[in-house]
Amino acid sequence: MGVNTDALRGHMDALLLSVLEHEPLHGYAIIEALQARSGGALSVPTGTVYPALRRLEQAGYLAGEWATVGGRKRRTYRLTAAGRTALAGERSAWREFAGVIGSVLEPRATK
Amino acid sequence: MGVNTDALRGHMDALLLSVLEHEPLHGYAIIEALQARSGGALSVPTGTVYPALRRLEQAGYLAGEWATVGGRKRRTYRLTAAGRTALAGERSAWREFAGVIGSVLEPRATK
DNA sequence: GTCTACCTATAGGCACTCTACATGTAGAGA
DNA sequence: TCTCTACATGTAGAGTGCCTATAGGTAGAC
Repeated sequence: MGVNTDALRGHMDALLLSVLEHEPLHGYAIIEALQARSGGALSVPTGTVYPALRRLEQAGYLAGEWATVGGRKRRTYRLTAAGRTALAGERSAWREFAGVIGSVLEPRATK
Repeated sequence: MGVNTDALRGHMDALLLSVLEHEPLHGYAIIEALQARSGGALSVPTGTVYPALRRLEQAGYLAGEWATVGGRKRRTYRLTAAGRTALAGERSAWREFAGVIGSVLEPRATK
């Protein structure tokens, strides 16, 4: 149980954008959301998430904003318009990717 | 059209083992087989395949043997018993991986 | 006063794929 | 004969991006 997160290389952006689709979240909450949505299989370390969020922000896909809640500082991210477009692209890229790998790994018996 | 092969990171072993499941092949033929099985979407460069084959051989999953066909030298690889076990593991790992990513990217509307 | 949960962040390492290059045979066609 | 394409293997060096480990800090419970 638990996905080898090294295999996530190249798909992390899709996951992060996806989890922010319907509501802005801060980094810590994003990690929890990923874990919840995956049924506990995804434990993405903070050292992966925080740099990735900054990268996506610099790319213009996310907008971050500092907030203080209960004395704790949070950086909350929301999807930009460009981020929504990117998410759509990531989704279709994932579908193609999964189809291709699947067709190689488990080819139809029709040979 | 055509998968970004950089996203293959971590899945290449599965692809190579899978394509060798039913018949031994040499490197060049493996590349062609991958392309054929994927409907042309996968163009894996030689600089990726040859080192990967050696890595898998060293890991004990493949056994390589030199042959000369029509004056050309080929190194033909076949799956070992350990390779078959590894392939089974790669397959189930892929299914879990695809399921997890899918569940995050396109969660059921039941919320 | 210590422990756990909450929260963000950087440094350095490392695995794996990429691009580009290097080398060579065989056969078709001009 | 020369050249081009397909066949065939391989290395060097770069780059990406995820990892582990470490760091720092607040709030609340016990």
